[in-house]
Amino acid sequence: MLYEICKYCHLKSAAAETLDSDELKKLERSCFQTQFAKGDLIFKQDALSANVIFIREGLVKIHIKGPEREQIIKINKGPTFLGIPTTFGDIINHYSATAITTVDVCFISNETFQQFIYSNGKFAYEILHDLCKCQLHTYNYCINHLQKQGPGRLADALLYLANEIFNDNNFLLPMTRHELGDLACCSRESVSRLLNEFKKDNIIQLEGKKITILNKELLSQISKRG
Amino acid sequence: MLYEICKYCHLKSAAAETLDSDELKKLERSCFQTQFAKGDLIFKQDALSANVIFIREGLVKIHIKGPEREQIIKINKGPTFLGIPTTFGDIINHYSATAITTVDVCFISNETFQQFIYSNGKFAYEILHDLCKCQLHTYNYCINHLQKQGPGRLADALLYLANEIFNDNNFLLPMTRHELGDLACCSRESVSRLLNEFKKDNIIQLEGKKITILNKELLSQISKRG
DNA sequence: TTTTAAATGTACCCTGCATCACATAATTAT
DNA sequence: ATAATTATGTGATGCAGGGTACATTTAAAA
Repeated sequence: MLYEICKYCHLKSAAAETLDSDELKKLERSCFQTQFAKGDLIFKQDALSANVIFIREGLVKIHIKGPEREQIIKINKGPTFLGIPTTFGDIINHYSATAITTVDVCFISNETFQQFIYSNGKFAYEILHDLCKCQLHTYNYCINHLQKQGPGRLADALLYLANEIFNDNNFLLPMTRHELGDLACCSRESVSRLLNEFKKDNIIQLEGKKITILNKELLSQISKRG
Repeated sequence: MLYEICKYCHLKSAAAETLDSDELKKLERSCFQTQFAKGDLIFKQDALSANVIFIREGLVKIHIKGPEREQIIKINKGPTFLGIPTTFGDIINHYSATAITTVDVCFISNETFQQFIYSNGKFAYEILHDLCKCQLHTYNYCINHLQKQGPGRLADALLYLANEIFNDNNFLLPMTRHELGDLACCSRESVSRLLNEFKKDNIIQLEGKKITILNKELLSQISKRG
């Protein structure tokens, strides 16, 4: 690995920005960069949790196998950490992570990560802050999915993709209708029906996996009303 | 406030156990102990988030007002911290906390808490560990509620109360049927119907708010099957 | 290209459970 | 004690949306 590659990496997390030169050198020595192709499993639910992973670039879905079906809990977009809760919360992974685009990641040894928590308060605070925000996001996801019905949940999912993942009202859906159902918590058939209703009502433009949100105002209303 | 009251407090969190004498003195100076009665609102969703709170003793429900109804996300049982995600994740509270028994708490100033994170790696790690476990618990709650139907969700709620809150198969329900519905995510009427079905099948003994789990095995099966 | 497999769209049926409506019991206030 | 409020039980009704079934399109493999 190249010398001081971490130091000059432009995809550092807010936490890694707090590290000094010595710490960055240490990071380099216990960090391994690699890539995953679309569809590759990054880590698996029920397996022993291993490393902290930093997503440099790409999209990763976090999904859990429930009693009935697969559930997509969130989509992580690089640059961000991946799997901290499952790495430090238990020995066993409580969820899986799968690449939904080509993904560029760094594996970081737990020991090094933990040492930074111990020795660098700013680093710890950044990680803690991320975890808190993630927790709030999960509560929000939870409430939205539990209390809204089909149209509201799908509207949520579309707005989530447009606003937080692609930052564009026009995007190429990086998943199948089935997976969108896993995200919006409804069946593949309902996704089809609802998407076509949204299309008929000129809320979205739909062409296979190409989606354009035409009437965000109305979509937000559908999301709010449930 | 009494001198060195924190130092000799027997209800310290794992995190507070890592504090040295000086830090404990500092904690004392920025810590205020008080009580809440059953039903008292401790902090409110949409209000500015204020302090870190440590529950010394008692039960607190964490609840969110969703688009349709109130949702009880979890029950916090002292000794434990309360509201760290909402205090550090955003300026505004994303959920409310209400005492469901008499509750004895310590308010801790954010600044002091944050200083401990910065200066004491072990403290930071303990908090981080708690947050991770809390996150995993939430994912679990989420999946269970999204994919199971009525009987499974109610079975979950009863097992949760027995195993994690009261550590006893026999307990006095600290809430109304309506609130149990908010926890199990079903209507008041469904809670009534389901509880009485469980009673008829000799899975539980039911007498007003007094509940005894008679057949935990079967209840677990109902929970697993959904 | 041809073959196979996976993804998608639509129609229909069926069921879980929310909601309504009302009776009764238990609390709380006066 | 009496009234008023809130909590609880139970039947009847309606409907959202999951599941099934099948047609069709698209993508992957041979």
